[in-house]
Amino acid sequence: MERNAKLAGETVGPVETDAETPRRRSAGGRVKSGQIREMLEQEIVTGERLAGERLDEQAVALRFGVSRTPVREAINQLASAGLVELIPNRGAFVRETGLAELVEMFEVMAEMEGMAGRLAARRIAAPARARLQAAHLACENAAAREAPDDYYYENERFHQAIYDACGNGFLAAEARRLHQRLKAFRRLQLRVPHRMHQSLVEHRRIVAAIEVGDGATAEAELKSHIMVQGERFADLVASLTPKVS
Amino acid sequence: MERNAKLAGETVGPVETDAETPRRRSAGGRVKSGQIREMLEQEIVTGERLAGERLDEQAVALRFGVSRTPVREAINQLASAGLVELIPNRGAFVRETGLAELVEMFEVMAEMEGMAGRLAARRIAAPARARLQAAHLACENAAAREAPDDYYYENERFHQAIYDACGNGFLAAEARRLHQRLKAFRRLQLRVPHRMHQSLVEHRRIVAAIEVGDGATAEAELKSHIMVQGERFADLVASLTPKVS
DNA sequence: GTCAAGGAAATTGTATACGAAGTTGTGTCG
DNA sequence: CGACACAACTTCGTATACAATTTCCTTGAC
Repeated sequence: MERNAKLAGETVGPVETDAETPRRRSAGGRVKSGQIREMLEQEIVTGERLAGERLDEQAVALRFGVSRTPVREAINQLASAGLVELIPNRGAFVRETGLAELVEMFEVMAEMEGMAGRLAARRIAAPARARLQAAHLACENAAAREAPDDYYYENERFHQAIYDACGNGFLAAEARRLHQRLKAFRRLQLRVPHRMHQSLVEHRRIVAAIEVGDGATAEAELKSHIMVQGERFADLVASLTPKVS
Repeated sequence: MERNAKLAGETVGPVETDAETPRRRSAGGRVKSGQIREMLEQEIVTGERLAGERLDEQAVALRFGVSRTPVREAINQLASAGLVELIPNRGAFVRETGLAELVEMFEVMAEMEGMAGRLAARRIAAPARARLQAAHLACENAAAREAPDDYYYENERFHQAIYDACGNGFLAAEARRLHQRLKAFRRLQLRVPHRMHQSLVEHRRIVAAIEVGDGATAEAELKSHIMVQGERFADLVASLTPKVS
């Protein structure tokens, strides 16, 4: 675990610890509220918790071996993230993130990524450009090694680099938020065949457009890049769950 | 709970929090956590709470006559809304929404509104079209009456109508979130002269573009409409606060 | 037999208490 | 005189207890 986050510097963005948590509940260390949130989030997005199900606070608290207080905090965070609906004096109910809403979220994500790319093409500075090139090179290497897991990780860094390069800290933060929320769903997408190489081709076009300062092309390429992901994911979900509400 | 319309009459300044009589549990209504969040939010955006100031939980709890628990919930919500920064085992510090960040937020807002307009021009259905026309007519009437307060309120409804018409519920929710966050700042803008009539002219162009299904024009007009607001606001703030951090 | 009213059970929301982690001040040693 | 260490205070994070509100079941009346 991270010893401390010394918050060096004035970067205002929340430091998201997106560690792939090995789920160790009641194994020595005490679970923290963040871990509870993450586990509940996983259970919801994987469909382990059915839509409309009520999240009983003390039941969850009992399961994790903690009191109701951290469970409440975790549920509140899930509510503000939009994964559960909070009805006063009634309880927390898991919201079904149906296929339609997922497509909507990808549509918005595409717009924001496109905006970030457009701005980055105009505003990118030398350090950010170096980071973007480095991240892209890492993607190339991962693809050459036929390592989808590595590519997944480096792809994250690639998009983060674009967010950083756009020169709009608020946009970068919002894009990270949405990215984080879609991440759980996108994880299912790893198994789509040939997606990695196709993604890499799109990355090359994006980098090229940013390099020459062509904002319009960067925007269009990034929009398409994200929307394709959304469509692929929609196909995957539709094939997995034949019954759709 | 959104019933109370506190947006109409008041100017920005007076938020009677320090003069708040400590109405303890015997007198009238108990303050709820949502109210605490709202009051703290007001204090922060009005600048009553200086940037970097620490929000002491038990001090706030004492002021509102409640315990630390609802205060914690309120602060957590503010943190997820981005108004305060939460440092583990250190406390909650109010984040300064400096002029630069406000411009960034308006830039994102413009993009989202433009997207909503573009989608609305293609997807708008009859009921939403009727609501949009009604909201626009109300704006026209308010402007004809030279009633800026009424125009402010009807303008809210106008933009809400566009969000509703875009056919993307997630985008509508996100746009509302941003709109809500910028609302407090936008209120300062009422006193800018001639802004109301200029805004109305832009509204007419937006409605016309949506009516004929011209998504590109609707997007461009809405982007410009919001960015102008952001620039006007930046001018206003810059003129009010000559010293910039 | 059905509907309504009232009470009991359950659950959320809030209050208070306690442990943990951090910061600061002071004392001592180099 | 300066630096390091220890202790005490402060404050967050969590646990437990209580109050308020809702829901469901039972009972009584029509």
